[in-house]
Amino acid sequence: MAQFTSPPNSEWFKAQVWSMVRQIPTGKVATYGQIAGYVAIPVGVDPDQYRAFSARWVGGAMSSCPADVPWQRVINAQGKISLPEGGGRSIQRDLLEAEGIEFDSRDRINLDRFRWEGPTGSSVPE
DNA sequence: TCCTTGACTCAGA
DNA sequence: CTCTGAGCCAAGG
Repeated sequence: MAQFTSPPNSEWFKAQVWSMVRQIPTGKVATYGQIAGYVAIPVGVDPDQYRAFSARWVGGAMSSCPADVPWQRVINAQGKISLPEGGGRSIQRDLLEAEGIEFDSRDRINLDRFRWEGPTGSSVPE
């Protein structure tokens, strides 16, 4: 498996991610890659490399996010929870369902209905 | 100081 | 739908 990559300035990057995640409204979700696409690319990082690893950087940032960050609203590109069984997977699902988000029979969220469209003033993805 | 360990995504079979 | 490989670095014990 491909190992891992970390942003040059993880502290700053994490701050960007947390700031972005805090803007996700209740009842909406965003994917790691989506969040990564909204935050600024760190200086010195090639766009191609950023595309390949930014999603993991977001994941890494979420692994140690402040209590005021709605981490449960960040899921993977498949519309599913990335956490392992013992890592809070059921907790995340419970929190999301409490916000009105629905899971299908395959534990997947319909991103077509619940995806956050992005920060205020951003163009809507299609 | 060495070694382990990470909330991802996309494309192809 | 499920599974595999590629992408390739830093912090903590």
